[in-house]
Amino acid sequence: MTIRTRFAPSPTGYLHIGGVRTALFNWLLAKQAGGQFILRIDDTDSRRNLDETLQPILDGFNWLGLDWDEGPEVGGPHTPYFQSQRLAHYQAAAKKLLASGHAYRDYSSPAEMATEREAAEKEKRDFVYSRTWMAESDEQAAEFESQGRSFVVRLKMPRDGKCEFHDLVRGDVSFDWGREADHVIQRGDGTCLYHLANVVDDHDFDVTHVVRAVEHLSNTPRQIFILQSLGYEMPQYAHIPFVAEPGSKNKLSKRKIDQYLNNKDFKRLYQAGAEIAKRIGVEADPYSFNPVLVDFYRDIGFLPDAVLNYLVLLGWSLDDKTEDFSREEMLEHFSADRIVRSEASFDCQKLLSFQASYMNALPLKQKTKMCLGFLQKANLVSDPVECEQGNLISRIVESAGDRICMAGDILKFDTFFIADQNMEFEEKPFQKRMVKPANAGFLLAEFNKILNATDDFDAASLETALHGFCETQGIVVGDVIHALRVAVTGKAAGFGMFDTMAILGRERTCNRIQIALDELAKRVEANQ
RNA sequence: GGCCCCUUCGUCUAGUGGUCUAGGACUCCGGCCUUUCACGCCGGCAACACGGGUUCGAGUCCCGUAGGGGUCACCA
Repeated sequence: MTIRTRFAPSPTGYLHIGGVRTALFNWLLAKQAGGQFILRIDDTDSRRNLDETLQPILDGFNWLGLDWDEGPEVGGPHTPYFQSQRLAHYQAAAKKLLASGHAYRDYSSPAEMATEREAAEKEKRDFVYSRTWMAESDEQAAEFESQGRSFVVRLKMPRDGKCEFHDLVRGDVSFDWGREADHVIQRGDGTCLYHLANVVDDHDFDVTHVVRAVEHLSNTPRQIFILQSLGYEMPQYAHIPFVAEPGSKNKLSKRKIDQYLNNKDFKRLYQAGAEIAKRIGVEADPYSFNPVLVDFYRDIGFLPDAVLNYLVLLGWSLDDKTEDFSREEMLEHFSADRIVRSEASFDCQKLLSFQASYMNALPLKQKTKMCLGFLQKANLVSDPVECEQGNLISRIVESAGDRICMAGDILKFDTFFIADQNMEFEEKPFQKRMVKPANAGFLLAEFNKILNATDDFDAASLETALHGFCETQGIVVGDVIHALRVAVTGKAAGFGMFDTMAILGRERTCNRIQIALDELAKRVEANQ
């Protein structure tokens, strides 16, 4: 039997990181067995524009490389894969359930239901409908209708015995039938509800394994009742724990961003992302752009494999030490029986650390290509890029090394792409390294003369030159190199100073030092 | 509140009665390296929720308590 799994997102406009984890487990389970992973769109309740709300989700899956065998864009033998287009199937199922006596027309009014519900609550017992307005025959129905009532279709749930099933993650599970409410499966207007649609679709699509978050565990009995009443075969269930908030066990929710922003690590990641977003023209509103959403990672230059590697370990492990999983390794080793039962909180730091190590392992050429995209979006480099500038970027990326954790970090090295006269000096380092040391100006001016005259302008020659200079002046490298960095880059931190100067070239390096000296003179004058 | 679920370092986890003075990873804290920043290297802190059993022996089994969570729609 081939394994068929599905992920069924509602088109909400964004792809949630917890959802992706569920999708990943589904994908892994199907793909490792040579089965199919299906994307089904749960849009029965959707009133919004589908293009707008679905596309970001599809984009997210595409970016992550979680390909689906059947669903939107690719079609498949069970098309359509949109619930909004499958109403006829659900209605046929509801009709069948009605005919077999597993469902009934209910003529109660919302107010009457509410009264019963409140009574149950007061007596601290489960709410089970009295079935006072249940119509099982056309005569009864006519009678209720003559009273001006209208009906919905409800499930006629068993009132005794137990619903038992095996769950791949939770083991043997059992619920009392008697506690299950008679849920509505079809509205008065003929439209159908989620549980019915879900069961019918899973059956129609030949889904063999239903892998979903635990919050659906308590919905399972009613779905089993539907499927058994319809004569369907029961799928394998696997209810996986949800992804919890950073630092708590609450379910991760996109609505509580304000609260997460109080979390130190979450905030730091968000701010790093927002910094990049701002420069490439991406809206950084925390409600639509934050570490709970997959877009966030794509937009700031994460590697999909790093995200996936982090997510696969959120609630699953292979053994006591293996942490690095390529896609192939995940496919080889993943198994439902090693899924953890307790919820796992989302940890930005760990995700970041996977990103750092994946980025570090990325070949220079690919890393450069990723970075180039960000430089172009920030309008620092033309698109298409000129060949010479391409080489320059490659050198910068190489020298920056692991200082570029996400591709958007390249923007920290924007100094190379800014015209000398437009360069800005960070205030604090300028004070500390240029203004405060009495001899900084003198040393820089002297060293600038040497830079102007030196034969070669590669990193090694520059290093020799500086060491020679320090010896002549009777100082150590540390006495001048900080001022040099501030003068040449405007910043306190960066990669190797000799690489920096070599990449910039003689003309620009000397020019910048002169600009810094002029600036210094201005300040000194102003202070006197 | 009813029902269901969960509970090992701050976080993700290993652990299926003795090999657990509880292992790994991230974070954190020292130190080394160093022109800054980062990396890297070395070292360190840090956990079996609690109480009863069962057993020669319990993180591991049973019961209870506490805490946390999910769910109770004509949402999905």
